[in-house]
Amino acid sequence: MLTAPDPPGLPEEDAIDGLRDRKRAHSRAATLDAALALFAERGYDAVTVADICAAAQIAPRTFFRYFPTKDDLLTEPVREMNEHLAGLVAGTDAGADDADVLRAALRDLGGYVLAHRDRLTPVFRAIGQVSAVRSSPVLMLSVQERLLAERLAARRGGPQPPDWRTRLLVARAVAAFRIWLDDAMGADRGFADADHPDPVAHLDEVLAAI
Amino acid sequence: MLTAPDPPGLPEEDAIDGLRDRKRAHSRAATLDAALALFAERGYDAVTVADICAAAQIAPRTFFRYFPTKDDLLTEPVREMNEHLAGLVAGTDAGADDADVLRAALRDLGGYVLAHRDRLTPVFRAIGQVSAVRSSPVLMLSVQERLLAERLAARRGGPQPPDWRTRLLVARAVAAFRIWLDDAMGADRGFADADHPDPVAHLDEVLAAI
DNA sequence: GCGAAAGTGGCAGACTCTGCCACGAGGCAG
DNA sequence: CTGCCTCGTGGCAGAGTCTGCCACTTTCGC
Repeated sequence: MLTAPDPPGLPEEDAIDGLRDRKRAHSRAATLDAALALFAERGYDAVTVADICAAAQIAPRTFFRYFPTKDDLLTEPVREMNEHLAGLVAGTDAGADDADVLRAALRDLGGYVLAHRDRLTPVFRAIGQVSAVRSSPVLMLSVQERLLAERLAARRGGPQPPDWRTRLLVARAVAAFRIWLDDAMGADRGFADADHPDPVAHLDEVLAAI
Repeated sequence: MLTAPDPPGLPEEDAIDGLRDRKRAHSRAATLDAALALFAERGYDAVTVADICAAAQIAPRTFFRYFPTKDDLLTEPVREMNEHLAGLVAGTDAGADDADVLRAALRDLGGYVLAHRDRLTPVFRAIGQVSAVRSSPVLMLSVQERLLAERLAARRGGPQPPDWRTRLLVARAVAAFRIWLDDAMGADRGFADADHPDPVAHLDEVLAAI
């Protein structure tokens, strides 16, 4: 009600979008950050949407405009990761071998995960706490497989939808990446598994088996 | 309230378990069947727990004693399938090669799926309708991978938990099976894909690529 | 048969999610 | 600068899932 006492977070980042859009994006990001912080602190199920709204200073009704479901708070970072991967594959030339393209892309994705570990770790940890079956964004990688196969086939002018050999190759590559991800971020242990002190070397090792 | 007018479904199947257990099992199975029938008819989201309870003649409170969540109605048949698979692997001798064991087990599992298609088809169809991310029992195969790898390693006295090579082999095998499953039961098409008129031959083809 | 144990149903309540409407602030002519 | 006009927001009511609690009935072990 007062005439905007102190807006310290949004000075004039980029005047490209309107003020309204920037406010919205800022509020949305703040909500996600607040939620992830609460999840890391108390666990996914122990945090209600009302709690998140209180921390982010928005109304529950507004929350569900930003995120269709509470689960989307967890899937969002994973989805960002998937999009990063899809972008890596799409940018390659048509002549390259599928397996090589996948290997390189997944190796890069490993770097992405390590770079964003602060953001991803609480997510994967929360996923482990959730009742196991319902909403498994990690496995959502498998959903991503179809898109990945399509990009891969399109890249070299292959058939659409992709034949099963292409899809199988993608599934095998993603499976390898998932194996590494389990070792690196899975369950209770954070990074730096005892058997594999160097995550990057371990990723190379796993991907070489494709 | 009347003194049990007509119990046509439970004559005296096997006196091995108590009457109570049989009643319970019968009621539970009837609830699951009623639910799957309703899902096939109207779609997963359009059917409420109250609807299922009315069809199965139980109270909503009782429903949640049988099935912790509504989603479990879908995961149950998939879980049965997973257990069948685990049993197939556990029964092999220690000398056999891991890849051969997996190939044979998954080939057998394909027969299981085809034999139970009446039960599984509405399930997979319903899964496709559910909002894509939340609760994906098909992908639950991936959760099964860890158990499968443990059985496989235990079978030949390997390390526990299994090393990443064993887990990768399992993941690749399951991925191949999933590719076939998508072709066979995926999305809207039932069995008998246009490109692969014979499901069994297609399964052999995919599994040979392991 | 009889007490103990277990299954069942009803009730109230928490939580997620949605449709609806009113309010106010940013955007866009004129 | 002024007046709309769109759009984001919040409040409210309601459906649907899921849980804790208690009373009632049925079954089991002695």
